Amino acid sequence: MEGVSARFHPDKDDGDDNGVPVGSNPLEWTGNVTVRKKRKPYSKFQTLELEKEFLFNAYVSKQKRWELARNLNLTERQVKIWFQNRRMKNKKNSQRQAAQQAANNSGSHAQDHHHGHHQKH
Amino acid sequence: SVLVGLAFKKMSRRKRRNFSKQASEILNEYFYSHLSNPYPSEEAKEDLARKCSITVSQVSNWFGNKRIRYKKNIGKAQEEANLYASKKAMKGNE
DNA sequence: GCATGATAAATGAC
DNA sequence: GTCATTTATCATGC
Repeated sequence: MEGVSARFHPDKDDGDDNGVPVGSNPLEWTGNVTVRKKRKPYSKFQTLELEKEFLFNAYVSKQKRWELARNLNLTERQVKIWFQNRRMKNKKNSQRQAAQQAANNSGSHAQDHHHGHHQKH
Repeated sequence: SVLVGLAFKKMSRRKRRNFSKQASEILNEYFYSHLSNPYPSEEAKEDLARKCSITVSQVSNWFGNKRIRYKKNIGKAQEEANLYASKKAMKGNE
């Protein structure tokens, strides 16, 4: 049941203005609680299977989505959203790497860092 | 056409370092001086990030955490923080 | 022991 | 579809 309708738009009033003229609302943004499902972390198995599929292709077909949802006891909506969030995560990581490399090239360089983090599965 | 970010995945170590005292000061000042609409624009985020010596993502994280944690406290020591920054927020007036 | 920053599910705007 | 966000959870600092 996610048919609960609610809306909020933080008002893109940017810049530095904020006077909020006339009898404006004090803390309007605080009162806007959309009824949403409680965030429930996925199991290791669920995450691993999703990641495995993500390696093949970042975009999952309807058919695949249905299969994954069934095998992992998730809704198709959850699978869809998982891939969306995963693409965003991937993009963010890519940008972070690029930023760090750029910092190494035009920055004050020198010294390479050793992370030396070993990982065991 | 070109893909890059797809060969690594072992970086997830969630390390965390507290922001500098002055960085938190800057962020809090902005937050409480825009309490009616604590949603900085992308431009404002970049500006804050520059002043605080952090990334825009970190600024977004900070405001996200600040908003939700402020809501959960309305009617507490938050009021006191409100007063504190409200005064400082006053641009060169009087 | 909580405060705090970052990340993982989930929603909504566009 | 992307993407800013809300919310809970996680990991760490002190």
